[in-house]
Amino acid sequence: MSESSRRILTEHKVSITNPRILVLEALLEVNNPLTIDELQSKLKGNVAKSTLYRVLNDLKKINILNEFTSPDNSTVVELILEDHSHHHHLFCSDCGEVIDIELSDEFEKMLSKEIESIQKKFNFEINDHRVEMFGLCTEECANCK
Amino acid sequence: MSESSRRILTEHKVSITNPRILVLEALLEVNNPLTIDELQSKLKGNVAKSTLYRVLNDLKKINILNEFTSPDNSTVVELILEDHSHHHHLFCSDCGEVIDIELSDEFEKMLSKEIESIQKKFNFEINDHRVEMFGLCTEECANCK
DNA sequence: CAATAAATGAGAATAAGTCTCATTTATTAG
DNA sequence: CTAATAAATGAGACTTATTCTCATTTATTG
Repeated sequence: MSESSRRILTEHKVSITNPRILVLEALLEVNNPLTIDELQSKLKGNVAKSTLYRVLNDLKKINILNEFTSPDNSTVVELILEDHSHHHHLFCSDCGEVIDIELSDEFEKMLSKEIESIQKKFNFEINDHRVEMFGLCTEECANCK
Repeated sequence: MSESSRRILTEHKVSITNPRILVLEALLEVNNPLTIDELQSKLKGNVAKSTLYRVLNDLKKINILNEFTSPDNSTVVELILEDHSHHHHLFCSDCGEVIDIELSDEFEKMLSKEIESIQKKFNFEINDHRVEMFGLCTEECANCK
């Protein structure tokens, strides 16, 4: 685990420090996006608050961290790993869970076409997009009972 | 202008007050989404900060206000008017502008199908969705020069 | 291994948004 | 139309997420 973290840091030419390793390990350990709160509890006070935010900003700068806001306005982060394919997010408005979802290739192709046409229409250079779905997780969610 | 605002408030059975009218007018006057800052400057200090946030929450409660977060983490609001059809958003990462975009019916239909299938797969009740595009507005943007 | 540069921790500072409470404004019953 | 009641407002205190500062520690490099 520590090995992958070190490798990631080396590959991106940033110095290898303990807080960075700890944060990366925490993010690697789960395969779902995490809120800052969840991340902080996983770190059990081993990384100062200021450092945590700095490390997250560092990871964003080297483009391996995706940050977004959930419908209840908490900040959510997830690593962008090469082997983790293009995906979108599904949010539960009740328990706040965030789930990675993949949509069909057919759909993604069509979306690319839409993006093309919007690009032309507004004279934009579009470099990213998101599809988000909001709802309520029924039954199986322990938090929502 | 004040007339539409009053009508909206009456229709939704909330009392007609000056701050509510002023906020509605400001939002009606533009046809694009506004950041809180932009909204505040349009209001020129005629509505207290606490009241502004309260009014926005009131409008959310009666379901005529859409609130979301731009890539630079500012809160953006826009009125949901009956005559304003289903749309999505395009963000400029440089100047922060937010533009309403409409995607093809064909695309929206396909998206509904994707939503159906995600709903089943994760046992969710999905009640809302968003498509967001991020990029840079080229040329014609005064702010981005 | 020493010198230098970069990163960290602790807590202060900032800023968006909420809350409190005394005052003002809207609504309604008569 | 007016009085009584309920609801909304303004001002500023408060909260909380994030950033900043600066003295100290850690990593890198020669």
